Amino acid sequence: MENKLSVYNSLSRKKEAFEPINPPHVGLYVCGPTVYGDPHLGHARPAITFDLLFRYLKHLGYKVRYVRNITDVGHLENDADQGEDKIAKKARVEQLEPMEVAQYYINRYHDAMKELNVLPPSIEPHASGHIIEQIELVKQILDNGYAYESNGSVYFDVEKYNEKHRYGKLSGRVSDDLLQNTRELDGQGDKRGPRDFALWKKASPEHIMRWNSPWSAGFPGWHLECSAMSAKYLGRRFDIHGGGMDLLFPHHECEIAQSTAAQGAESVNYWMHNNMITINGQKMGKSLGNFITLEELFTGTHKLLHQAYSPMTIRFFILQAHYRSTLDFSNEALQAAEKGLDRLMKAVNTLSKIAPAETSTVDVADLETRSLEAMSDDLNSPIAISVLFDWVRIINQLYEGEQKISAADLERLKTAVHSMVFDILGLKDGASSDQSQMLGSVVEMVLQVRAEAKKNKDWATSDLIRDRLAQIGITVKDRKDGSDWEIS
RNA sequence: GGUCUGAUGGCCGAGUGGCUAGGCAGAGGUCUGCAAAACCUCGUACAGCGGUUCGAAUCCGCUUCAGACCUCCA
Repeated sequence: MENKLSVYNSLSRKKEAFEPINPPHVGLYVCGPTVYGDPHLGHARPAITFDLLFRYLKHLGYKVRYVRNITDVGHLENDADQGEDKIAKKARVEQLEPMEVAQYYINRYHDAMKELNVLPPSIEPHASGHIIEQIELVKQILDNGYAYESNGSVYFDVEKYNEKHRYGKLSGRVSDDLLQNTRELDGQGDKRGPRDFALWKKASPEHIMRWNSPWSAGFPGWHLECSAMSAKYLGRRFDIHGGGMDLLFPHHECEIAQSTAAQGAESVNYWMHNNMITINGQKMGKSLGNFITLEELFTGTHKLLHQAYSPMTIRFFILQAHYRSTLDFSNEALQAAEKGLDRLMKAVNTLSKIAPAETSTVDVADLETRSLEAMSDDLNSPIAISVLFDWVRIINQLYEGEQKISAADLERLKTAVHSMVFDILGLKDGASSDQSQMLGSVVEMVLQVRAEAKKNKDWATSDLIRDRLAQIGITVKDRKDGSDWEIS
């Protein structure tokens, strides 16, 4: 079965058939977090989106090298010369070593990603560990005449670049417009053109994160790290570059310019961008102060939250919307996601209780075909999930005996469901430990006693057992023969 | 101001020239000692106004509204 993946390429603004440069290998680079604050709901979106892509590419049989960087240096507060590195600023405020701050938030980020069942990337390079590569890249750009040194800093020469190339091709911006609309910022005196951006910045005396370079003791510009590290680990040309839509301009635009200036050709075949999560219709972001950290979501400790939401609820909530649409946060929407996920997971568990029949009245191929087609259509996880819900109904019908399935088809169904739910969508079930298995045995035993009572029409005992189990959080559901139970 | 998106039933959210998206909530029913769950049935939505078309929520134009980017942001 040929199931060709197509992806929306931000560069061409349309869906394109995905053709890797060197199959079966795929190089994937995604802009990771700047580690100066707790990870919030906004960070979850690209992490989960590109985790989905990573998982699906692997499902299709590709060997993926997934590189997601950590920005622990070089990210300026603003583009003016006075800009102070975000990590350094936080470090001064908290009286810590910059690397101590970075490490703390890296750990926090990793913890949250693990909760969300986001697979670790193949390589997670730190900007601070690739200063040499970044200096080399600046040298190349200088050698090629697309940058100039000015008072210890090095700037990219956009005007020069535009003679042969087009700065703005990704974001669709016309250079003249940019020029007219660039605000007059203080301290731009070192730059020749207002659109020029920093490749290397000379450190001011109080700037504590600094490295020696041919030009000054300083630090690399923000856009440089991704160009340098993607080239190092994925080569001069690679398949997919991802990130949030807000990075499209200027960050990714500058990346294209840098790579093109350094090597004569751009480096990325497919640019993919996830949309934003909004809150009351507005982007959730650090600068707006309306963000909710992942820890607050998991624990319910934020004034906007009516309750705690599990990491899997968050993941499912995000997967229920297409990655290129904005997704609006609300308690109602998250509660709906929580209940929907619960229903899906119950059906997955029900799968193991279905007794096979001689023949099938259901067609498992429908699930396989439709869900995979949806995923191949630019990662349409909402459609894939809607197909799963069609099958939730069928699974329940099978369990109720209203439909029949052969042993072979049942195995195939289990494989298909597990593959989609666990491997591709990356959802996971809460309980599978030894302890929970032991609990299961105990509950089964108690329910046997209750079954005896029911047989004797001893409703008092029967209901007592059910009520007491309910008190400790176990719901009993009677069936024609026997009972089911679940932890509520 | 420039560039670009979007406006879908009570809520979230897919789709896209003619064929049920799905989830949550709601109503009725089946099953059951009762309950819960499950299953079945039900709402006939696509901002407004024009146009193209045999036919438009889907294409085109205009209007209104919202959002993103243009400054750090996922």
